Amino acid sequence: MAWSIADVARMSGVTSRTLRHYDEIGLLPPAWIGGNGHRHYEEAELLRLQQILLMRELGLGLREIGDVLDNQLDQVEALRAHHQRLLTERDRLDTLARTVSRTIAELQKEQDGSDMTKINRPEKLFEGFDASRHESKARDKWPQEWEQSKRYADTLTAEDHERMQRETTAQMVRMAEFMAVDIPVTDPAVQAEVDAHYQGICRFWTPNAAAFKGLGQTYVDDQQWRSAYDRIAEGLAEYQRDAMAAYADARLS
Amino acid sequence: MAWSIADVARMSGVTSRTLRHYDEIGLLPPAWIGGNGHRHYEEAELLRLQQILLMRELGLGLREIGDVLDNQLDQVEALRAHHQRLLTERDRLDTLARTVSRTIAELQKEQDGSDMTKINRPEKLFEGFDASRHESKARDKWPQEWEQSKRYADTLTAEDHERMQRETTAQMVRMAEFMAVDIPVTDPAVQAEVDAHYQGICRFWTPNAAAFKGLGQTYVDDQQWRSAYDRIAEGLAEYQRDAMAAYADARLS
DNA sequence: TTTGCGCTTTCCGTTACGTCAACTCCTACG
DNA sequence: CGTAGGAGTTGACGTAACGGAAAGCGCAAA
Repeated sequence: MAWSIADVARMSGVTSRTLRHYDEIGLLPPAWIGGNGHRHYEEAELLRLQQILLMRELGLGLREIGDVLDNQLDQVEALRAHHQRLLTERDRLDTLARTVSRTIAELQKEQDGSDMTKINRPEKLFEGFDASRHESKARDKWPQEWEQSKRYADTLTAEDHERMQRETTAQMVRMAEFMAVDIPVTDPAVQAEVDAHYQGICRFWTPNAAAFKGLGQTYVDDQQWRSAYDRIAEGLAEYQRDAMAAYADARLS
Repeated sequence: MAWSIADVARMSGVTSRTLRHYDEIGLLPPAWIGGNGHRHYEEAELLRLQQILLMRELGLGLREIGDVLDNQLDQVEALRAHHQRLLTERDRLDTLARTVSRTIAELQKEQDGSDMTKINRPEKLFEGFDASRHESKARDKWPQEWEQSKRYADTLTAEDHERMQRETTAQMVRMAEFMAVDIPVTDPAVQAEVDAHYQGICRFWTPNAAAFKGLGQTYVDDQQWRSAYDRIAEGLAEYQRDAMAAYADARLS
């Protein structure tokens, strides 16, 4: 029982060109070649092709697949190494995406060349931003908590999500308005905003004074948060942090 | 003031070969070419090169960079589109890494061909696995909570992290031992294990009965958790879920 | 004069094939 | 028996962004 190259192509889903390529690089030579030069494959070749396609789908290079198949290298070892490469590359793209995101924000800041404190309206502010917020190293450390947030988030609709994002943005804009007219962070109106913020956080976590201050500092230190605040208005992250610290001192300790 | 190709290479950090390439594809022609064929660059070219390198670092293709620079296309628009591509590719790699991870687990299950319930010892069980636990879509939804876990995680050393992973694994192995000898999930010894698990979770979150059951179900439904449990012993995820449900009924409601 | 540096052009190699182009072989049809 | 068509073949070029090697030219010091 032998099959032609077109048969194999149909059965496996790859093109005949690909099979010829695999022959050319020595990855999958046909069982035998007819007098007219036609390639013929048998079951052994089909099995080998199956292995090849499996590893190919996992993203391994053809060279590496050949090594594993021919030199009897440990497949698990190869996959593990490959897995590591995938993670590295994923993290690289993750970082890159955040850098791009930040660059976009900076370009937009440049564009409107006013030197007074400027408050950006939230129309398109979070487009292409929401998915780039997190770092991959830390997100692997607390699966349980992450699971919980995932489970909670899964109960939300897209509209819910969008609405909450708008709420957050609106809160940031109100703070920016206070800051623009130099209202001190201890002003009751500002503290009322912080209180709303605190209540929002309490939906899934109740920080004490130190923790709440730490969270405020995060808004300044963390590139992603800072970028979000800076897009609303320059210096807003620090203003928010100071307001939160004042709140923590007055109401949480 | 003009500079030779080597001057520009030194100043910019790229190779002269690269500059020649950029000339060849029309991305950065030199200001003028001397009688001996030598390329000479002036300040305008340096500025253009600066732009090119900026966008190149962000991962844009040379073609696209040329389009932006020559046709005055909107840089922000180009970056936004690029950003989207980056996220898509990142997610693809993320998914791929998880698939590879699962495949490794399955290959290892195949390798030891015993048909009785087998408990895998945790020596190398989590190598190359810990960074592939999470899905990117959901992780973008709850920045605050994620921030908190990040802040907590950042206070941990690598040893802390490893120790906690070992603890988790040890807990899973103990559950597997109960399961292997068919101890019912309502057995006090099993429930004691679940209680330890519950206490661990309470370090950052206090689930009620329904939430705790839901978490148990997650261990079964979620590919990543399930894979981790299945690597210890087949069916362990379900056993754990049932034990948690029993615990929730008995102690949390 | 020779050596050597700096520069040039040209070409091959990298991945995993897609896409022609030109050619051969075999079968069916008129 | 000629020919159209289908299935197969090899060969070559293209992809992105250069790296590296080979071979040659102009100029200056030793």
